[in-house]
Amino acid sequence: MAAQHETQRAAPTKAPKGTLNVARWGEILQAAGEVFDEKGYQAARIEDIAARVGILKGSLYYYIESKEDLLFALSENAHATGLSAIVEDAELAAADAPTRLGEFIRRWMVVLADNPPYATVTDREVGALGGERYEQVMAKRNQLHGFVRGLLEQGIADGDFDPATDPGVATNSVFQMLNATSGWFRPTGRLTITDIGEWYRMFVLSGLAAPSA
Amino acid sequence: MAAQHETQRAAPTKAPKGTLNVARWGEILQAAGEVFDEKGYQAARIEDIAARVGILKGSLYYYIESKEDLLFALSENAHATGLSAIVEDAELAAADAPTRLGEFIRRWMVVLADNPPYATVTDREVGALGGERYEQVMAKRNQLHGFVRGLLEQGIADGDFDPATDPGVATNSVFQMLNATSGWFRPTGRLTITDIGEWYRMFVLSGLAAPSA
Amino acid sequence: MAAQHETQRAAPTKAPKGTLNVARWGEILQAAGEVFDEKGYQAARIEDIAARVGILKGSLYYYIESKEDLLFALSENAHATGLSAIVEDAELAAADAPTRLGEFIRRWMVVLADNPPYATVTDREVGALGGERYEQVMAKRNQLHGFVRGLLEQGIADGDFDPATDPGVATNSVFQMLNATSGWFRPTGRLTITDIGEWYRMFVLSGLAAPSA
Amino acid sequence: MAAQHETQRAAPTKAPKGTLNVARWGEILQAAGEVFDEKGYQAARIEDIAARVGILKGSLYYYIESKEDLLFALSENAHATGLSAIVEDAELAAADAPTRLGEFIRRWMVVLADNPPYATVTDREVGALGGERYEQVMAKRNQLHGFVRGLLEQGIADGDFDPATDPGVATNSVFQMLNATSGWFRPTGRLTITDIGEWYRMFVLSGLAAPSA
DNA sequence: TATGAATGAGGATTCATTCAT
DNA sequence: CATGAATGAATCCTCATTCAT
Repeated sequence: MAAQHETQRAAPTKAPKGTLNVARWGEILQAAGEVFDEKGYQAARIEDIAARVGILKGSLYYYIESKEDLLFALSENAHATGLSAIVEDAELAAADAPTRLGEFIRRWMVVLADNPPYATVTDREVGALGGERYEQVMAKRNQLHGFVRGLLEQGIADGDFDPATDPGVATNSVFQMLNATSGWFRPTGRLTITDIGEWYRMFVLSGLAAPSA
Repeated sequence: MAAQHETQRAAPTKAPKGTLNVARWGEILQAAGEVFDEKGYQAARIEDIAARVGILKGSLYYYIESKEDLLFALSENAHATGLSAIVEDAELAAADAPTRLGEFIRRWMVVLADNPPYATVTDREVGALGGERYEQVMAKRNQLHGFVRGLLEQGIADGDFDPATDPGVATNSVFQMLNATSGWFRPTGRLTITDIGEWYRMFVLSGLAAPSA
Repeated sequence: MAAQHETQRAAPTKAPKGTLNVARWGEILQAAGEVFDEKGYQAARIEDIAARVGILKGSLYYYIESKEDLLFALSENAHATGLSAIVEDAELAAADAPTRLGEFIRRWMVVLADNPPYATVTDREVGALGGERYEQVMAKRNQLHGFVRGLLEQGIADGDFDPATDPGVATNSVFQMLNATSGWFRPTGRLTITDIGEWYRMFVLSGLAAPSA
Repeated sequence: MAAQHETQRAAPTKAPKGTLNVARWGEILQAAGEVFDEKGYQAARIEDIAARVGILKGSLYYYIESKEDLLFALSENAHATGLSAIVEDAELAAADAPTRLGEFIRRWMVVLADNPPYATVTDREVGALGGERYEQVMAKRNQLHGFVRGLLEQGIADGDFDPATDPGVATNSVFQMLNATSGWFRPTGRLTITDIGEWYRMFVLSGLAAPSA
């Protein structure tokens, strides 16, 4: 049960060119995430990102080869972190679907909290990635979705979840709902991300529960 | 009881300039909606939209003053249609919160079905609208959210919904989930929009239901 | 001496196409003159002119073949009127240079008053006319300048004007000063165009006067 | 007495963006001035200006934010230089109006000679500047006009100038006449700018002189 | 005559990207 | 590593002009 919730910040996407100022690379990704989140990928200007880091736009090209690199690196990072949310220890893996789904929701919210620009950016802008990279990112995304979908199917099979549930629809709905949080959440409010996650867990589990006996 | 579900297509945003070819204006909005939906507002090119209508990009400016006009008109239209989903007859208005919310969900899905590019575009790209227009659109959006939030508060007060529910969080979640449908729904699948709407209704109502005795 | 000051509005430039609504053609030139005056030829839009006449821009092309036609017609009209200011009766033609120049200044101011948009537009924007038309307009302009220059040369030869005067420089200066009036004159002020013209006459004649005995 | 006539080229309008190639900025202003002068502000194409500098049109935007910036910078520069013509030493400031006006005319011609595109462009195209900038430039222009107008009023009060003179009209006339010089002056002619300036001085002073005793 | 609608050739502006220093 | 400067392709928007009705 004692799952380790602390999502250790995944190793930053490998440094692009020669000797790399790793810290700088981190700052850049951070900045890119913020700007993409605020303005959307297309509307974000390389210049904005550079400015937020405190360098000139030309200098950014020491670290990247194209704007898309930033989006891709961000996605990779985010998914790497995200996938850590589906790692289960033996005990959890043996539990029933509602328990496992509930636990996943808890962990996912931690991922979101640690990775502010994640969902919004990555999920919304994947389309901007070129062919191969698009596939690569979608593959990871499908791993995540597949995990949840599997839980749903298990739950339905076990009689824990309403058999009227379409696993695909439900998977999409859950991710959409959870990920959208960063779109409106303000840390200054009354509720913490954890509170909200707890509510999501209740809501989803009640919503899916078999109509009862 | 027989609420009229058919969302009558709201009067299209009035043609901007002098005497206008109304039909053409409709085609243009349709095209704009599609292109914005596919590529996102920023990445969409005026030329794409014009081409889809079968005219040249310059000609589009006979109907609009700027690209933003299209996004705005689309939002206005969509919200006009959307607001028709919150009109209730006396009987419905007198019903309990779960009934009213369930009915709203049903109607909202009809709106979504009738208005393909709605949610995605309008909800995702509002930020691209300039000051005043942004406010105008947000005001309508807030009306919608306010309606749902009101239902949630009523339901909580009446003991129909789980008191642990935060109305704001739940409102966002419901809209997010419903609206996201157009992002992944394919009419060729096994389920119809109506089927999905029905499931949403069940899911949301069960999810919100008071823990009960 | 009894020169006829009333500049009869010169016969409007010949009607372009078939049967012509002469009155309309007049309105159009009037409107064009105003708009060109206010915004400059390049910045003036055909649409602005049409709007001022109360028709649509497309309709203007029933009367013209190109925007330049308007500038040209305006110039021709203005110069036709302008040339009437150099017609002298026998008595005046026999007078001395100061008298004749003074009289010209008086008449020119009447031309300006009757022909508001004249000087500014025509003089400032001739360059926008294409080759042949440019020559045509410049020819008329040179007639006018030549007349004044002739007076100056006569005055110098007769010992009435300061021999240090360069006739070319002085001619330019006089026209520039007089024509610029429409750029700042406001009919609501204390002085009338006639008052100003009278001052110009004094100023120019004193300025040119031979250093005296 | 020994007023320094050499108008020291006023510090060029500060380079807009960050660290800039100041020399390049000078070339650009020079080019802009020429092109605006030749074609007029509206008709001038950014491309023309860039080409004259030897760079591509896009590159110009490294130095400016909009075409208007060029007109504005030009106006500011010109007026800064222009205002240097109204600085008087103690001796001059104590002299009578005709002396001071004469001296101003001399200096103004030097300004014109040093600043080819000045009067024409700035004076003719101010209208193209947007609100705030328009005001700013007009304020400087009014300073200049105010200085001359003050001299005229002083001269009239002292009995040096014809009391029939309207200071406003005369101020306009003088500036118009002087500034128009660059419109027709060709350095290849018989007269130098200084010669012409000298004639202007005589002409204006004689023209304004009190009708004598 | 007038109009609504469309055309298409510009022209201004933006911005990712390159590169010599 | 970083910068200043330049590039050039894209894209929005403008507007004189055309033309069928």
